[in-house]
Amino acid sequence: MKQLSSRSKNHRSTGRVTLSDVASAAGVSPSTVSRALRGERAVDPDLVARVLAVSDKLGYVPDPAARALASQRSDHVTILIPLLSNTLFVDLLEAAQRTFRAAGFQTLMGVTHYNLSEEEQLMREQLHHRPAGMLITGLDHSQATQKLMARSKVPCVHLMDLPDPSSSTPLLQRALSLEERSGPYCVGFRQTDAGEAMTQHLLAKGKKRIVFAAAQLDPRVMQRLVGWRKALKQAQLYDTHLEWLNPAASSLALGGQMFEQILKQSPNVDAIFFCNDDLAQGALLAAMRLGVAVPGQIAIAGFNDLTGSDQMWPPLTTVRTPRAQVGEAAASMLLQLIQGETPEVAQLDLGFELVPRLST
Amino acid sequence: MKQLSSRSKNHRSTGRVTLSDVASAAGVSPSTVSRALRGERAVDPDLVARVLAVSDKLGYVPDPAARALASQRSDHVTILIPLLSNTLFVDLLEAAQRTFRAAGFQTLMGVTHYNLSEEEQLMREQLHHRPAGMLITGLDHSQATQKLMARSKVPCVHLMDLPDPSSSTPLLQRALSLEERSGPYCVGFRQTDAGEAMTQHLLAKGKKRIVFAAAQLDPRVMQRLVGWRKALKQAQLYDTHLEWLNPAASSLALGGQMFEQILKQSPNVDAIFFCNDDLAQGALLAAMRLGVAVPGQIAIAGFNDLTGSDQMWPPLTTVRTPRAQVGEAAASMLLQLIQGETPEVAQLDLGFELVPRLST
DNA sequence: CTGAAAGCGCTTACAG
DNA sequence: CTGAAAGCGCTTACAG
Repeated sequence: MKQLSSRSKNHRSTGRVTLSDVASAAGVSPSTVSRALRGERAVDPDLVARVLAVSDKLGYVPDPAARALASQRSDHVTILIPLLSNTLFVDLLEAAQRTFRAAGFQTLMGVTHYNLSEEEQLMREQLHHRPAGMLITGLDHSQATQKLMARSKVPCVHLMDLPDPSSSTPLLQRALSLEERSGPYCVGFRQTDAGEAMTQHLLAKGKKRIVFAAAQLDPRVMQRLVGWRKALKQAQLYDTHLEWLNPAASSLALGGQMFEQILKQSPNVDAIFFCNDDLAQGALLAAMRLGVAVPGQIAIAGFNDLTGSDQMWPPLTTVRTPRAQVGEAAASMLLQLIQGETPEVAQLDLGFELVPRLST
Repeated sequence: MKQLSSRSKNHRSTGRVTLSDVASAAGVSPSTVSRALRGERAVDPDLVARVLAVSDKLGYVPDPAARALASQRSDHVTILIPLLSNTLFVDLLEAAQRTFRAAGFQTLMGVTHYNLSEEEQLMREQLHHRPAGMLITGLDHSQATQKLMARSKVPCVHLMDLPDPSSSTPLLQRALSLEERSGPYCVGFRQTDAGEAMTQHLLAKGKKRIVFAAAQLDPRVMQRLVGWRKALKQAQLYDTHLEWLNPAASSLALGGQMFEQILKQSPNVDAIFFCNDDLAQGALLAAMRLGVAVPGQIAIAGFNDLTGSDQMWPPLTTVRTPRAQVGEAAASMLLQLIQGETPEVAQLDLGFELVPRLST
């Protein structure tokens, strides 16, 4: 039995199997072990094999802290989401986390509560940890946050939103990175188009007084509002009083309340497009309680196709959004950026799907 | 202007403000800065003040990797949960994460999918990162996982379950830690009692044929089953055919299916106690679809008081479980253990609350 | 392709 | 109470 590296003189031995242990057991230098283990080329294949075998036998596990300190790059990645109480973001988190883990990265999560200064604070904290990369929800951030991101040089991909196509800078200077040429990296879909599509669906069903009922009012909700306005104006059916915007947090209970209020104040409304399924589900349950016929008296539509929407009675018409795919694709894109590769496109549009069910 | 530490000779300068920068600017040694910043006593208060001021002015931020490497203790903590698709665990995660962040710890999350070997693998991965502590769902783990935990000496608190009181070792040897004396640290409530309490409620409502309908069948679900059995046997109303155990994942849709099946096969059932609210909500929606009167023809009860249960029609009778409190209390207990303190009790019972609503 | 050496930015015995 | 020095376990120019 070969003795492990003699560290008897050290006054702070940790008992851990180290790189040097592997090196001496394999009869090569630590540098070579380091290179072999990380799959750096320019190492003799035979040596690589030997090192791998020895490392395996000794049960060597690299110390992430030491690696991070020496290389100035960590093996963790941060994801910033607004809330954990909206399953939308949990799905995003789940998919991203799975993708990162498969690539050997640890996921750190931050919850911003839709608060730009909380987001800024989280960004600051996270940056101190030198994440290898960053996923962040939306394109709306404080000046300071954006400055922090830019200065840190940490690659970043935005989730669930795409920049307005009209505002893209058309100048194609070379020597600019893809991001500089075509704007921030992001994976999402066109919220405005989705809002418009649902409204067109309701119009096609012959609805004339279509309310847009929203809560939370984050930038993506407001884009759906824009799509709804566009469709209604085009149909000459737009009316300010059809906008019900409530800044409170979105929930089933709030959906029920809004439904009752809308019915009371505007009895001639024949459809409500809720900006999120939880509101719409709450409305459906309230309709049941109140004995209001859906879609007979009033049609109800939602957004996101969350859990349970297909189980409601009547089943909820909604827009299915590709949350898991966004999480996975964004994580993959970030992984590319971390490895110094250039993604095919800076903005990835994953689309959406109108799901007509019985509630409209 | 005093020059920052002359690192011109270094061949790998990172531009970061380091401890030495603060030290030379404050005119003390790095050791002193280190001690002052960490609030170690045995540092002159005046010096502490000076160091703090200088550190602040230079915008010094300690490098977590360097700190972890030198001290062999990281500033992150791991939480292992079965799923992200059950809001129960999301609530747990949210509360724990918030508590840890307030104490300056980063939360790393692992999803086991109710799979003991996945859990083991995650445990292995996480331990390589030397977490300061660990939160883990339940008390059921593979032998290997338990061995890993024990050997690692990483403090650990279990969530949502408590050991069987009868099996506690009564021998009170001194020189044993609290954990050794009274079993693993955990924060939860008595699942068996909760199952029994709900069954008693249904019995009190005059129900005679009370089904226990469950999915997922994790250990905590099985404990609720035990409580249900106990109550029924005591009332001389127990019958094997009243047990509907489905190993599939819990969901609204499955609840609807189970409800239909139960009605078809056992039309004389007068109550169903579902092991989780998502199943019960699905059953309520199915009842509505099928025109079955609840609770007139059949009573329906759930468990956990998840989002939406109070919004259903009829509102769902359920057991409110203290998930957020469990997450927070467990995190606090773990924080104590990390600081080398001994918690008041090793097993913290946070109780539960029966919430009777109109569905029973 | 390989190795010796320096360095990453901290903490912590040890000595005073 | 304070400091000089060694060390944590890696990576990476640099030289060969």
